[in-house]
Amino acid sequence: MHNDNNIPEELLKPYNPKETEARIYQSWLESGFFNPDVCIEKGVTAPDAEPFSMVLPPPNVTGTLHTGHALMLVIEDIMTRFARMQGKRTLWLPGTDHAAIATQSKVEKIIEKEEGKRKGDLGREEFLKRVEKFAQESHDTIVGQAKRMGASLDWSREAFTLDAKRNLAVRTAFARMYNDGLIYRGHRIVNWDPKGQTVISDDELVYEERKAKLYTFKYSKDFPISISTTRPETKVGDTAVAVNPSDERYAAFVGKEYDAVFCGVPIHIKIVADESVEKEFGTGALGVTPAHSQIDAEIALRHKLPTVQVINEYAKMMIGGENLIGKKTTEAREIIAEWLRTEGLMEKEEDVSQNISTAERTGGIIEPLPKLQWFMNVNKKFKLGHSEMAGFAAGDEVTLKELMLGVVRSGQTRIVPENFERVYFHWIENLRDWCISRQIWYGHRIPVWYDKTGGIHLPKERTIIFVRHGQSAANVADTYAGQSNSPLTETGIAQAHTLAASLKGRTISKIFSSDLSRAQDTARIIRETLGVSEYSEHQELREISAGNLENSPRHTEPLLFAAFREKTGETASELIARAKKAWEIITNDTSDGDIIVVGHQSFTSIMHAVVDGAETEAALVNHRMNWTMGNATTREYTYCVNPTDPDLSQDEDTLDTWFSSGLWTFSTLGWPNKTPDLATYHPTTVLETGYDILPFWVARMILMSTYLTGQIPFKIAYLHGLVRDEKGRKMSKSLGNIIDPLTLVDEFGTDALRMAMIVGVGPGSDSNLGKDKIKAYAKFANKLWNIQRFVLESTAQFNPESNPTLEADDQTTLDEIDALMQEVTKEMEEYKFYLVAEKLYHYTWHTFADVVIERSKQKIASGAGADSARQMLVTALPILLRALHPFMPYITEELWSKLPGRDRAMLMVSKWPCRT
RNA sequence: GCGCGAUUAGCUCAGUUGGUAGAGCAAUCCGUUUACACCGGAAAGGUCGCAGGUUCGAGUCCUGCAUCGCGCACCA
Repeated sequence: MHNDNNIPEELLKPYNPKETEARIYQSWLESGFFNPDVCIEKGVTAPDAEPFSMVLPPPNVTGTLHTGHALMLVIEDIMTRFARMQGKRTLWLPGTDHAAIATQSKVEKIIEKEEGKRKGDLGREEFLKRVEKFAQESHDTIVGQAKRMGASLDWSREAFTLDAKRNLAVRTAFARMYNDGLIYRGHRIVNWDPKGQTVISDDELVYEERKAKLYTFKYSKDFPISISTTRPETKVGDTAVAVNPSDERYAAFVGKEYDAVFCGVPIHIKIVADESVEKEFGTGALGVTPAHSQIDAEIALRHKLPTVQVINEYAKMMIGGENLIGKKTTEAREIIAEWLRTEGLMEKEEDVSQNISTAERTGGIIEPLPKLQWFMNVNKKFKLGHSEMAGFAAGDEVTLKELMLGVVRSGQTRIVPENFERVYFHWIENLRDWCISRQIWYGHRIPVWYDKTGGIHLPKERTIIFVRHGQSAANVADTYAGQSNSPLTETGIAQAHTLAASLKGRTISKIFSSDLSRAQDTARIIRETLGVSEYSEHQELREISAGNLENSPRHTEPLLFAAFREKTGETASELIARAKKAWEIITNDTSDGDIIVVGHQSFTSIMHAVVDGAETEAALVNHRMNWTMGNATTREYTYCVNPTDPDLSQDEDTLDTWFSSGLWTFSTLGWPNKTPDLATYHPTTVLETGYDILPFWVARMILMSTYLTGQIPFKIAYLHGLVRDEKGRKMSKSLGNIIDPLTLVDEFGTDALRMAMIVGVGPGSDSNLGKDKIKAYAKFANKLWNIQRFVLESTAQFNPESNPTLEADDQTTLDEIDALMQEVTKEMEEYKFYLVAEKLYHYTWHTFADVVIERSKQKIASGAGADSARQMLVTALPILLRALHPFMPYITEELWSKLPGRDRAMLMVSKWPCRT
């Protein structure tokens, strides 16, 4: 085979990333190879290949991507492309996060700025419309940016933490946890943000150091003990004074009770002894305010003290005479201090600095308040329902905390770098019950309904079992013969019986059937075996199956849908619309228990596709393939029926955003339904995210997954660090040093940015991003470009199949590359991408280009050993392109497409090089 | 208070299980204009924070200290 004499014209110019990148990404999209199903269909991945799966940490829909996101996309794309090239069944699943409070407050600010309106002026419905519009726009921006980074995400599976399917997952999770007693409603001291008018979690607090006055005083003249506080206004709510049990100064008073009138408010104070009080602090005595301090509330609980709330949701006094009531806390503080002075009760006033809690999003000063909220109990024992985790068996009595600790301690989930495991343990061990309710509008509404007596109603979880009726070789033969209405063969009957037996023990309320006689036969057998009385056939269900009754080659895949549509003349969307109607009929059944639907293959798979939200023909075919490949005869669907009684009212609050993101590894794969994706890809292989959200997100995913699925969510949690500016400073608005990754892409190309972000940046460590570094790798891209140009020019007349004997030095080069590939493969598998990128860069430039190519120039010029050199060059170059592809996908794909004389399969699905 | 990390060339950082100290950028000198000036070659530059210890041998392991950064908790 002779190569073309002409070097592609574009190669004669310097590498132009701008022109190349959009075109290459489009060709990747068109290939469909981001979708593992397509890879299997097109034969680039074996159907039984080892899966590699990873979810994208969903970016918040609050705006645009920053450099941290860019780093995340780079690392994850490297992992994904490497796995795909290794032939694994590779899924990298994209999505975005609704980010409840962050998004809501952002939109509130915009509306206030542009229209001068508050969210209350618009009303819940209108306001949510605005937030959704904003979220949609942010989403589109984010997706566009991710694509420019070269991310090989499977867009066909994209998810959103607030879409309908994730809402099903949230409702199901909530209901299960409630039924296990892990979610409860109770009065607790919470972090109340008076500015945002919502509860926030400990993680959303920001501490600010401020100056404050520490007042030391007595409640009244005849009160025996002095106390200190920075917040005298709360003291009208005191119900006790606590001292350390070993404190001899106060031992005589413990147990005594006193009445006093404090700034006009009658108070009743009991002296109690509690270990938590430090003798050395202040006077060694603590005024206990159970309603407005976490610690005091705990003391009050231990000593059964009453709780008196004195401050309301607007941070104003709600108790006292006219001098106090309705006053802001800061005003009340001064009034009471003044009262103490005039009464001669004040003993000391000193300046101290103290950390006060403020709300991360609104900046409001947090007021600890007792509120009726929803909580998740992390310390309560429950019976584990299902477990595929080592060290935990179904039926074990465990707590959520034990699950979270256990799977990491045992190494089933590993954290990389390892030292972060200690941070993780530290956080879990100190974890308190998690307040999951928020008084904001944007988010998953708490799936709880109240009746007039205050009774609580939750969604009911139901299962629909789709049964593909008894299929056998004989049935297929019948179909061929055009006798699809023939009754069940003996094999089919036997299968129906087996199926029915496997369903025994479940509560089945009703069986639906499409009207194929065989389906009816199967339904009848199941009904008789299970003793279910109800059996329905609906017109709509029959219509769905009608088009496929006769003579269609329905056993041949994936032609089925084409055949179906020829028959009925329907578009995919019409088909889907009818299927949706059928689904509605099935799910509107309100009787208790699960439901069985029996149908032939087409019917069940169309229903399957509809339930999974397929909206296009491509998606239908995709589902069809899943169904076939999974070779399932039954498929279970879970859904939740919300209470429909009009007298019930739903809880006004929404869930903490981490509740839905905790479900992310499996809600994206179809949970609570038993989908093929869930079976194939969960637990996911790796979770890659920033170390800053290790406790909030990583820990909660482990909690949710171990409890709800009985599986770990991921085998490896790979943590990356912060991206700082070139001087090592944190990027921030106030410093004005925020770099938009896309301007860097415009200037230097995506590949250069990717290399700059990855080289030398190990897990868990922060990195500095400067233009010099990116520039260096832009040069490298050009170098690579010219290497190929040289190789093509000097081998234009060369026939590699002449297979010349290699001279010793050329053979050595190939051996070196071989050794390098083995080395980097091992390092890739150990997640040491930062080393691999550097090694490949260094070898390509400073050995291959500077030494090997220079040497081959002489050989080719002199003619002695020229063919040996050419043979070496045409062998070595494709290997380097493949090895560099995960790091620099665009330029390598482009160069690959210009290599002559090889099959034109895309580089992104070529095999990772191990040997020359 | 508890915990984590860092300290290596002028700057930014690598350095796998201990075996003669590495890269990029910057700075110096020389070369090259048909693969590439987004180039090549050469040389220069380090008591690896400090003090001990283990070892035949320590940037690497152990102990202590110092400085810087970060996280968590407390803050009556």
